[in-house]
Amino acid sequence: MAPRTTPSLDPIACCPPVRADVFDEAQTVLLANSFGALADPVRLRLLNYIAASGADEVCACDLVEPSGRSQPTVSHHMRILVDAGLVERDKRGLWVWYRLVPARLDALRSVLG
Amino acid sequence: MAPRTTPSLDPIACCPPVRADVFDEAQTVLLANSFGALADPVRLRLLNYIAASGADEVCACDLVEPSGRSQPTVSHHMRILVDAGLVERDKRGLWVWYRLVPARLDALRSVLG
DNA sequence: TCAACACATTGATGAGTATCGATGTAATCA
DNA sequence: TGATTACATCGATACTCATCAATGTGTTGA
Repeated sequence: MAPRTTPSLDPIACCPPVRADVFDEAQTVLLANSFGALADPVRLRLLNYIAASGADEVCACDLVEPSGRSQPTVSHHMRILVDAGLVERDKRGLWVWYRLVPARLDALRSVLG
Repeated sequence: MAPRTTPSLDPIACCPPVRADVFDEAQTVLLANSFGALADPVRLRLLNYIAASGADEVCACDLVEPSGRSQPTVSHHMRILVDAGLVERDKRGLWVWYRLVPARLDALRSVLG
């Protein structure tokens, strides 16, 4: 199985704006993957829920009910967000805590600029 | 078949930043669809190619070869970009011309802010 | 009216993905 | 050690999607 790491290319430094520069192939695939992580309503809701919580971190146990999906499905989606580098995962004791990676969101933002 | 129109919700006015406000269901689905249009390397390349061309418009006939895909596949991807509101389509004579919709890119950008 | 052209649509196929029940794993506590 | 808890993984299913050859559509020009 694929290791649960962020992509080997630096997702923050990799990509110039789509409207200005010419992408190389690696940049394009990496970016498509990143936007793919945002291309699901459940994942957008999860991101939005963490961001709007006001807290720096949100427990995984608090994501299942508002998402309206099963616990395995939420786990699946959070993994995709973590793999895309949009969210960080921190296990402490029995619980897993997630927090946004603002730099990654900023990087995607700048690609559209 | 679904009509080839932009979504009924105004994609520009619809969505507050993901990191600040709480999305409603319609916003979430619309945004996921928009990011989905960006979640393919071929479509990112097509967008990037139009933007980097320096011209305001690009002929569909000039998109097939650099994309490395067949003409029907390019037509398929351009349709997805048009449906997402990221690109406008203008048929003049035998040729079809595409141009970016900067306001739509800006809107998606602001969602990540 | 007809031939040629540019692009769209169809139809089929293979790959990817969202989903959940069942089960596995690891941490905590008694 | 054993029970409990929180989360991940597995396995299966249904669905979406990227792709292209073949064909359709509409426009131009002869």
